[in-house]
Amino acid sequence: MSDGRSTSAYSGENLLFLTDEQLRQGIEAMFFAYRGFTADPDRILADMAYGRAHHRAIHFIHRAPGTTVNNLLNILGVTKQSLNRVLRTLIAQGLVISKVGKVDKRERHLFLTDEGSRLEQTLSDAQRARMRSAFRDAGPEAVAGFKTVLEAMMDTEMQRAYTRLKESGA
Amino acid sequence: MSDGRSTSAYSGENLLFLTDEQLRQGIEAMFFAYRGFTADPDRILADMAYGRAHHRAIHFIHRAPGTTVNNLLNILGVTKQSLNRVLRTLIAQGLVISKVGKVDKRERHLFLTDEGSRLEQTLSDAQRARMRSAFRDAGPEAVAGFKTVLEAMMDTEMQRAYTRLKESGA
DNA sequence: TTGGAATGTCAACAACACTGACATATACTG
DNA sequence: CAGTATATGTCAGTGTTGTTGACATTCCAA
Repeated sequence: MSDGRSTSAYSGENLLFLTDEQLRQGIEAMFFAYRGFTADPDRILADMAYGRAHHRAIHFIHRAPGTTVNNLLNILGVTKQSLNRVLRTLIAQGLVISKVGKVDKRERHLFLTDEGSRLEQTLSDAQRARMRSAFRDAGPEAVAGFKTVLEAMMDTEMQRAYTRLKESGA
Repeated sequence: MSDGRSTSAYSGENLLFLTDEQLRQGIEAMFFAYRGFTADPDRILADMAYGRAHHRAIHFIHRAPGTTVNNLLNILGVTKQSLNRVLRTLIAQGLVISKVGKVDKRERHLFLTDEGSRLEQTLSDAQRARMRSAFRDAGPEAVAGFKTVLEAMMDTEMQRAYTRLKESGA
């Protein structure tokens, strides 16, 4: 399982990219890169009364306007209590509005207000700028590989959520 | 900056991989993948009195035995108070030992005990298993691209830290 | 009408980060 | 040697984000 050449039993092709050392590099790359990934929006949010959890909620409401609380819950993978605390402040501050469902009145459909959209733009722009710079430096083939590996790293349910979002996009 | 085809001004080559939609996919892929990335060790740690912060400290002490507190501080990017809280419990529980520096007696050099190494193994095995599976599914070219993009996404200081660790490895 | 699903709320708590202030030991520098 | 800087540790307070558990409300469906 962790003998430095754990997969050399697989014969034939060159599997040196699966050595424990290579995997460890991947692990550390994820750690350091995720820090960079969140750094810019975090800096912006630090001055406000919001945090990363607010950013995530805003992002996915922007991505799927009219989404229900339950749907958002599944995507974000937190408890309803945790999400509710975030939504409550966003609604109170006028960044998000919650509309009672027409078909099913138990459901609440979430939308960004104009102000909410503005904040979403600001945060997304910062995050996209870094992503764009990284993508451009790395090139299209690297980007394709990047997405392939990330997708394979997700839990199956999250893979489905990701694919659904991807296909709903442009 | 966010007009859906923000980079189409770059002439010549095909830059469709830099559209806002592609960047958004990258952002969401990072979000979902990072959840998967931490899920397995988190599950193991949940039963113990430790959390993700302990995992990170243990990982980097294992990776660079004898590292100083200050060095670890820079790698982890947290305050000394935050790290100290973690180290205190790890030392108290006998997973980590702290040795006064021989050259500079102000410094403390950190090492894993046998028990600390065992926990590190358990956590690493879980995380590596997922990474290995993702790498294998994606293939060597995708893995190379994955690392290239992640490296480009890091802050410059973290890039240096990452490279230093990478080169100190096998 | 009863059961269950979706939602919201309250309370308590834990992990993990932060700031600010201060203490101690050691090392360097003029 | 005196003064300053560095490395580490600690205490106290605070904020964000997550958790469980309990309970109420609303509404759909059998």
